[in-house]
Amino acid sequence: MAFHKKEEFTQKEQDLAAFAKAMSHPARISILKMLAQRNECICGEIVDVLPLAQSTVSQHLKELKNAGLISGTVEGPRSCYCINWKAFEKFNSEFNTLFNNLKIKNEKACC
Amino acid sequence: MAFHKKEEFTQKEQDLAAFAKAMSHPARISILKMLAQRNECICGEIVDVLPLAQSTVSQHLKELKNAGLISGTVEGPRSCYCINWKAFEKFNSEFNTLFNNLKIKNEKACC
DNA sequence: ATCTTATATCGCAAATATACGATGAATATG
DNA sequence: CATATTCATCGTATATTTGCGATATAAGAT
Repeated sequence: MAFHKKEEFTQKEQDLAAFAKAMSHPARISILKMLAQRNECICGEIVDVLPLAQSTVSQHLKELKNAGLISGTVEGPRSCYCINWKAFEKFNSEFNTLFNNLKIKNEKACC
Repeated sequence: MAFHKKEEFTQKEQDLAAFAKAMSHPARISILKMLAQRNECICGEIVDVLPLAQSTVSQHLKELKNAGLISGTVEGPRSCYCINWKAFEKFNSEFNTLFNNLKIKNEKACC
């Protein structure tokens, strides 16, 4: 009974939360950073850089892919990933709508 | 052995991840939205709006406070919360540095 | 002083996340 | 064909998160 009440919130709230969740681990931030910098797709170089086992990195990549933040294709025996910029655009616009627009009006804090 | 390897990443990566984590639940997004819209501090109105028990809401508020996204003060028997805009500014600038600046250069996707 | 109201905290149960090693699948390379 | 390489997935252990009810706390009202 009564766990996982996420579906009781609006779709936008859930989407924003899902995006944030995908970024809620330093390893995944680090992966995104690498992909953003190199543009060209990368595979197991990520494993070499991160202080994590290969299987763990693979799991993080899967989560990012499921959340839609990256896309990946198989290239023979290796896998190639890159950032899905559209998802970042969407997040940015929703984030700004929610917070940054309001910020301008309500700069004065109360507590 | 070998859980919680978060401290092996850079401080910026950890900070960004911590901010994202604070926003990684629709209830907390919803709370932040309310606080952003009303500017003026709010207390247990949040409990009335959210589909969650009072103790659960209190816990979410505590997490947001610990992450530095909101600040709260006790006002007699009630508590008053509001958004910490500075934290959002910091997140926004780090997020943009990491992703949006690079986006302009590397619009062409590879996979 | 007692009662009410508003909120925080504690203790618990269930779900989810994090991490690893082992194994599997698929393609190269010898 | 046998073997190595690259990566995904499975199984498992532990940690963390989410949620609730019960209880504690603290100020205001009666």
